[in-house]
Amino acid sequence: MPPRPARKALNAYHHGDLRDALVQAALHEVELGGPEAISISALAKKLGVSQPAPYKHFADRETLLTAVTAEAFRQFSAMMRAAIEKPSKQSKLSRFAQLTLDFGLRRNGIYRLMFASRTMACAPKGSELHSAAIETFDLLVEALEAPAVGLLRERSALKIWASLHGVVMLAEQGLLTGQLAQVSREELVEDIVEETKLALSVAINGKTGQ
Amino acid sequence: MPPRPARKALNAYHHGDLRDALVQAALHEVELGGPEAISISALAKKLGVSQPAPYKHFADRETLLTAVTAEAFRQFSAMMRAAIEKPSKQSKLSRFAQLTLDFGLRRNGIYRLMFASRTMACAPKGSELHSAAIETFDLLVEALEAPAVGLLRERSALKIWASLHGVVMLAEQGLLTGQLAQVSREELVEDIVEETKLALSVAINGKTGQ
DNA sequence: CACGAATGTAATACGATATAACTTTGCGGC
DNA sequence: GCCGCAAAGTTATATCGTATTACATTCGTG
Repeated sequence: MPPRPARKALNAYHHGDLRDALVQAALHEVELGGPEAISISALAKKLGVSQPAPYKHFADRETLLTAVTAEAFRQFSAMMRAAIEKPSKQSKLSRFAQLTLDFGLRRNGIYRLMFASRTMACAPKGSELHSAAIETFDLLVEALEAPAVGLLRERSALKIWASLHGVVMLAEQGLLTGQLAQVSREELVEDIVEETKLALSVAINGKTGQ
Repeated sequence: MPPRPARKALNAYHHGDLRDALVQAALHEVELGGPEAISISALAKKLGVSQPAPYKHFADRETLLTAVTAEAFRQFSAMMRAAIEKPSKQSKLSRFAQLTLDFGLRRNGIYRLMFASRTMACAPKGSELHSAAIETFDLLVEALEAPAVGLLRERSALKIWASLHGVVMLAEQGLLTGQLAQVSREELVEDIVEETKLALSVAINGKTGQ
């Protein structure tokens, strides 16, 4: 899909690029208040257009949410791609994992939109949204740099993504209590990364050790 | 907190136990459509009371959601408690894990309310809701039957819960694609359980093997 | 430069949240 | 027993967000 030409404001009557402005403004709202914080009329007011104007670009609130979610995935993917391609002494997997945790906590509203909303659960296979999500998963598989292929590799990726996902949620909900509260999130993530590598190594070699 | 006496319908004017009826009806709605499906006025209509009647029991929609979430945690805990106490040839951990996955997929709306909603993220420490969630986590720690104590045990519990959580979410969102689609969810869960045991055993003994 | 498509506006219907003012009933003290 | 207050309902109403309809303006292309 070729990106829409970013037309500039044409005059007082036409906004010029309302569609994109809506998505960006909505993303900003979601970051603070989560998916339920999006209000069509509030966005219209903020952008200085009439209340029904957004409906020229999105059939309803749901459709806007879908577009916002897809954009969130694109931004997330771009960030991850940059992170794993930049040379570093950390492993690609570590960087991916730490960045995911960081993103999940700092921009939790957006994270919830991407990984815990009904919007995603309803996205049909093959949709723009579903594809964007799959692409993100592929990035993780790539970051794994696993000495395995096929199912084994995908299983490892699944497990690490699932774990990261869970840590983000549990941390956000204040469920890291007891002695866990003493451990830094970074350490927990490294723990998960190491555990994944260990399990993979055992699965391949049948015993512990690199 | 002593459970409210379940007063019966007193007459035509007073419902008798509207508060509890609201929570139960709301739980039913959430099961189908997720947290956003709850509508005060729709619930009132369904229960045959006037639209503002619910506000005698809950200050606002948010407060109702909180109560519903707490009730969901209580039901979840009760289910888990029953499952891990019943003798079985499966390990307690396996039963806990499989039941969690099952619950997360079958009753996904409620699951999202419990583990992925803003309601939880906003629950202050020490609140009824937060306590109910902690209690559920404690059940998992108990189900672990780990030959470890303290931090190590809590870390294992965290990792397995996080993983389960992630699998539920990813599965629900149709992100188990590629070769992963061929693997049964039950198998993925067993995989996670085994991996957790392995890591724990390595952490304790410094090498592989039960 | 004319005309259709795209994109905006104003007016309006509708449904949900929430509050205010009033009514009915339960119940505890006398 | 009954009096009075608190609990739990009611109707009426304000406000807000979504969404549609009909109309206005501008873009861009033949």
